[in-house]
Amino acid sequence: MSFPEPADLSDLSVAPASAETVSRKETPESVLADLNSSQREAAQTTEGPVLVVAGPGSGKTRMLMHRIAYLLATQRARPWEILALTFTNKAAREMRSRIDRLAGPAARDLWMGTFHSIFARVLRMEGERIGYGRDFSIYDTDDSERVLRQLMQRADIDAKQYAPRSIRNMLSGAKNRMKSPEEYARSAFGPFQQVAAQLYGLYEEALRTANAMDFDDLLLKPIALFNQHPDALEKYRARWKYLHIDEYQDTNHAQYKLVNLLAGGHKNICVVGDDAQSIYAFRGADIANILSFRRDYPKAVTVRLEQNYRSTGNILRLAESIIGHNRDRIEKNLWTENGEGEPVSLIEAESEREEAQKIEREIRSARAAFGYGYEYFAVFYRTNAQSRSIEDALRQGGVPYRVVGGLSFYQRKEVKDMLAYLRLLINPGDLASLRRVINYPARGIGARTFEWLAAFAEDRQCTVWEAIEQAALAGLPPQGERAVVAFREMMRQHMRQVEAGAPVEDVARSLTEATGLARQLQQDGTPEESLARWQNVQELIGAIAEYAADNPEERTLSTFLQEMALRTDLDDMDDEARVTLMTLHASKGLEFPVAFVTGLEEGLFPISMAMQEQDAVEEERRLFYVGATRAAKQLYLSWARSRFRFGSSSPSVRSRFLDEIDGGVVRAPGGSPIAQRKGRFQADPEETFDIPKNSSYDQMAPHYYRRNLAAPARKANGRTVVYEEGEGAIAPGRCVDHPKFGQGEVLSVEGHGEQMRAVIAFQEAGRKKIMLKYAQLRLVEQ
DNA sequence: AGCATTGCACTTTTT
DNA sequence: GTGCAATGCT
Repeated sequence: MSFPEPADLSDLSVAPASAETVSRKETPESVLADLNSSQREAAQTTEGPVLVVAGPGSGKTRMLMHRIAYLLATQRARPWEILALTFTNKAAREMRSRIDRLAGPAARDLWMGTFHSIFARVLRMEGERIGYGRDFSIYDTDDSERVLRQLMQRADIDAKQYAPRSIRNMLSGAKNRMKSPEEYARSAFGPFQQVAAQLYGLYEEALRTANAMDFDDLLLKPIALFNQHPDALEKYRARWKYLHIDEYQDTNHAQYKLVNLLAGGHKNICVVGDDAQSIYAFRGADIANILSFRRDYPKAVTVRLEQNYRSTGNILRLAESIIGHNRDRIEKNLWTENGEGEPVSLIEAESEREEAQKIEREIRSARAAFGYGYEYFAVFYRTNAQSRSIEDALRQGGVPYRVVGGLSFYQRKEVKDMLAYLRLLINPGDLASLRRVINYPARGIGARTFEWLAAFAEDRQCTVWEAIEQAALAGLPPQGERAVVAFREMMRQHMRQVEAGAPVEDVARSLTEATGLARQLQQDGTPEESLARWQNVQELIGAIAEYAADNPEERTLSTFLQEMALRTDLDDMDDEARVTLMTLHASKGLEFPVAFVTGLEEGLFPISMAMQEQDAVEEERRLFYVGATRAAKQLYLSWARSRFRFGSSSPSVRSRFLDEIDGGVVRAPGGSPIAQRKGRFQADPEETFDIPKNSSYDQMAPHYYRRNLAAPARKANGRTVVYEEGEGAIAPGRCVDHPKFGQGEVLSVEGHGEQMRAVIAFQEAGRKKIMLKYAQLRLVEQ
C-alpha cells in the first residue's frame, strides 16, 4: 500500500481545485446513476452529519465510494480535503481503486485507510512534537507481550500466574478507555489488576525509551498531539473538510475521540455502520458510539439502507431470526428482491473430522453440480485452532484452500527476526527488537552479557544500544566485549548503508549474510522446513524491493516497516481458485456465494467465556449473524457431537443458536426439517434442569454447569470422569486416577469452574498441582 | 555460553 | 497437540 505524503499540508488545503482533479467521464449524475434512493440520499447529503444505518449486503461500501465520487464530481471537495477511515486495509484498497479511476493522479492526496495506518502517518509527520522520532517502531501484540514479560521478570512477577497476554489485554483496555497509569492504579481492584497497574507505568516508559508505539498508541498519541498542540488540530481540521467512517459500530473510545476532534469544526461527517454487526467489543469497540451518534450530532440526517442485495430470502430470514434474540439493537427491516433460494443446510457430524469431511464433500458436489469455482466457497469457524481439521479434510480431498489469519506471514519467526534487524537499523533504541536478535543467531552475547549492558544503560540513563556503543566502558569480560563489538560493527556498517541511501533490499540481503541468519536458517529443522523459512525471508526481501520501487521517496525503510506492522494477511487475499478458511471475525465485510458456519456447539460457539454474560452472548450472536450474512446463494451450518480440544476428545452439545433460529428455512441432510428444542438454554434453570438446591453447583461457572448438565457424567470403566461430574466431586481426601501419574490422594482444592486446580499426592509421581480442566481425572471408588 | 531435553501451561476473536 | 521456559549437561 502506498501513502505518498504531500510535503506541506497547509499549502494543499488552500490549493484551488484544478481541472485534472475530476475525470471528464464522470458527472454527478453518472456517479449517482447506479444507486438506489436511500443510497443516493446518503451520498448526496454532503453537508453536515449523516448517520447511515446499513444492514448486511446493503452496498454501504459502494455508497461510500459514490459519496466520495460525488463530492469530487460536483467539485465540492478536492481530493486532499477528504478523509475516509475504514476498518481494514482491504476495504480501503477497494475504495481507492474506484476513486483512482475518478480522480486520476490527484487521488493520491485523498487519504483513505484504517485508523491505525492513517494516524501512523500523521505521527510520522508530527510525532516529533510530542517526543517521538519519525522512525518509531510499531509493536504488535507479540512485541508488547515480550516487553511485559521482561518487565515482569525484573519485577519478580510470576509470568505463569499472571499471563502477559491477559496483562496486555488489560492494559490495552485501560489505554483505550484513556486511563492513565495513575488513574488505573487508583481504581485497580484485585490482584490481577494490581499487577497490571504495577506494570502499566513501566510498560509505557519502556515503549517511550524504545521510540516505539503499540497499536493503542497509534490512536492515543494523536489525541495527545491534538490536545497539546491546538494548532496541529486546526491544521488537520482545515485540511479534512469531509470525514467518512466505515464500520462505525466497531470504533473504540479513542477512535471516537479522534473523530470528534477532527469533525468538531465543520461537522461534515458521515458514519456508516450496523449495530447488529458489532463484534469487536473485546478490543474496546463501543457500540454506544453509533447508538448515540444522533445525540452527539443533533442535526444528523439518518439514512437507512435496508435492502439486501447479497443473499437469498431464506438466508436473510435465518439471519433475522438470529439477531431477533438480541435485546439491544436498532430495529431494521431488511428485505430483498432476490428469490427465496435454497434452504439453509444443517450438517451434523459425529466428530470434527467427520464435520470437515462432510464439508469437503459438499464443496466438491456443489462445484460439480453448479459449476462453482473453489473461490466461491468459504468456511468460517470461531477459533483459529479449528482450521486444522478442515485443512486436513480439504487436503485429503485434493481441494485447494487458503487460510486467512492465524499465524500470518508477518508473524512467522524468521520474518519477525528479519524485521527486528531492519527496525534496529533505523531505530537502534528499539529494545524489544534488540533483545530478539542480539544473540540470534548465537554470537556469544548471552544472558549475562546482556544483563551487563542493561545495567550499564540503567546506570547511565541511556538506551542499551548506546551502552553497546560504549562497550569498552562497561567493564565487560574480554570475551563478551569482543562479541558485542563485532555485533556493533556489523550493525553500524548496515546503518551507514541505509543512511547513504543504498537500496534497502540490498541492505536486507546483506544483513541475512552478515548476521548469520542465512546460515542459521539453513541448518535449522528438516530440509523442507529450512527451505520454507529461507523462502519466507526471500519473500520479505522481495516485498521490500517492490515497496521501494513503488515508493521512491525518502525513508522508505521506516515507512515500509511501519506499514508492515499494520498489515494483515486479509490484505493479501488474491482471487485464486481456492476455498477460503477464516475466523468469523475475519469474515466481516466479505461475501461468498457459498459459506459454511461451523462448530455450532455450546462452549465453542457461543464460546465458553462468553456464556456467563448476557452481553457477551449477544456479541456471539452478532458474530453468528455476521457469518450467516456472508453467504449469497447457499449457507451451511454445522456441528459435531464430539470435538478434539485441549489434547483430548470430549462430547459436545449443539449450540443454543441452532434452537433459536427459524427452523422453517433450515433442512437437515436428506431434506428433513431440523429438530429444535426451544428455550433449552434460557435463564430459568428450574424448568429445564434438575439442580439440587444449595449444592456446590450454585457457585459454578455457567459454562461448566451447562456442559455438565447437558452431557450427563460419562462412565468410563465404571468410574466417573471427575471434571465432567462437577466441582463438588473432587474434594480433599478423595482418591483419583490420572492417565499419566496414576493413583493419588487429593490434598487440597482451589478455584472454581474452569480455573479449578487441585493438589494431589500421587503414589508414584509425587505431589502435583493439576488443572482439572485439562487433567482427565477419574474418581477411584473406595 | 550453548545446546538438548524435559516439563508445563495452554486455545477467543484482532487493528 | 503445541510451543515455550526452565533445567541440566557439555
